[in-house]
Amino acid sequence: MENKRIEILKTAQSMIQKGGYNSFSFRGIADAVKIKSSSVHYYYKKKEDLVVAVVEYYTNNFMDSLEEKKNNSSDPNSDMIEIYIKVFTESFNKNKNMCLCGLLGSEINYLPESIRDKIKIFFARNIDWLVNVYSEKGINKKDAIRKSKTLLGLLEGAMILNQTMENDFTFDYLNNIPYIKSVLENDDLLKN
Amino acid sequence: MENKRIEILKTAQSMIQKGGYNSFSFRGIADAVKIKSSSVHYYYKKKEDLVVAVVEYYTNNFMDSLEEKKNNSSDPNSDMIEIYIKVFTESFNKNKNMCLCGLLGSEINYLPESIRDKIKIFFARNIDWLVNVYSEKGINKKDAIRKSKTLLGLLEGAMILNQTMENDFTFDYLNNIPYIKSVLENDDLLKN
DNA sequence: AATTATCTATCTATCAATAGATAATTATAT
DNA sequence: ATATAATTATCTATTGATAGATAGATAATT
Repeated sequence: MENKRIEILKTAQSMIQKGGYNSFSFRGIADAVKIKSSSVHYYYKKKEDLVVAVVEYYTNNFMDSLEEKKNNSSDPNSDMIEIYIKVFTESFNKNKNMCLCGLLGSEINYLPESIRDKIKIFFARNIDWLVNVYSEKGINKKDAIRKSKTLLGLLEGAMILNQTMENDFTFDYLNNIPYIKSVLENDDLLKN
Repeated sequence: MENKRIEILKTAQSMIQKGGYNSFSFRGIADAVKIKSSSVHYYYKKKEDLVVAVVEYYTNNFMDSLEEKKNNSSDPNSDMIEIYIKVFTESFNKNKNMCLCGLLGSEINYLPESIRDKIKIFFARNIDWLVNVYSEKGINKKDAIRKSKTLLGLLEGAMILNQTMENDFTFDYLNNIPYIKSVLENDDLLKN
């Protein structure tokens, strides 16, 4: 018996992660959390408001689990990049759900501005977090930004490929963390 | 004055590329191509059938432009990987539309199986094309597959980031072809 | 203690708009 | 005349959204 508002957010998040903004309805959520659709409107007046709240909720949870995994790491020398990749992949492996903001980002041109803004914040906060890690490794700002966005893009794209080609094992590189790390460790060798 | 069937396909493709499967309607397409919605049903009985046709149409056009660019290349030594990246980025830059199958792939768990199958085919044909290129470069099969899927994933993810962060110039690495190439040229240095 | 007022969470009932889809009909063209 | 292309008209289901009512809890006032 959970807080209804949170139940709604969780249900909406999972539904959006399957099919995007238009793949869920107030009634669908109402049925899932066992209230009437008008009661969902009581918590979130418009659909846009609900999705804004979902993206915020998702972003905060995501950043929280980054910090949590960082602090709970038994190995003091554990690599933060590895931790970052793990947060993505473990979440993906758990429920086979695409990253919420990766999905919504792909349909960004269709979404209301208030939602677009929240998705931008998700990506900006991720890049910030990664740039910070790379900077602490002594990498200069420009390179850190490049590496960060490459890693994030690689992960988002990998999830799309992975869930699409689920039966084709040759596509399963999302869980090969040493490989992904090596890509980013050598991405500047040939830069010009 | 074009073939109506093709007009419908083009319109549907562009609408799907903005917001996915649920972001367009028969009436929306009908208005755009100036016929009635029932006439769209004449060409494509169900929405599912229409989207299947759109993905096929998109895939064939994409593979055709790969071959075309390959043959029309003035420089006989031009790198096929560079050509591949260019086909993606030039298409993206032209109309700022996300890759159709990248978008639909992100909502794959929501789509009917017939559509899922066509999206898989798009990715499979892309991987095949790339594996072939890498193989001709003397790279072994296993590494060629790894490089191919990494490149494809990187590009799909890059498009999401790029269209989401459109105003943030620091995210614009999609057009840095030498950089993207360097990532894939060095991805196996640290493999273990 | 009793009353009044307010707030929260929910409901019923309903709206107009839009959705996908179909049948029957008409127009056009080879 | 037959096949193709398009129409009108309509159906049912679903959508997001709103208005109004109700029950219960809490707080403030008498």
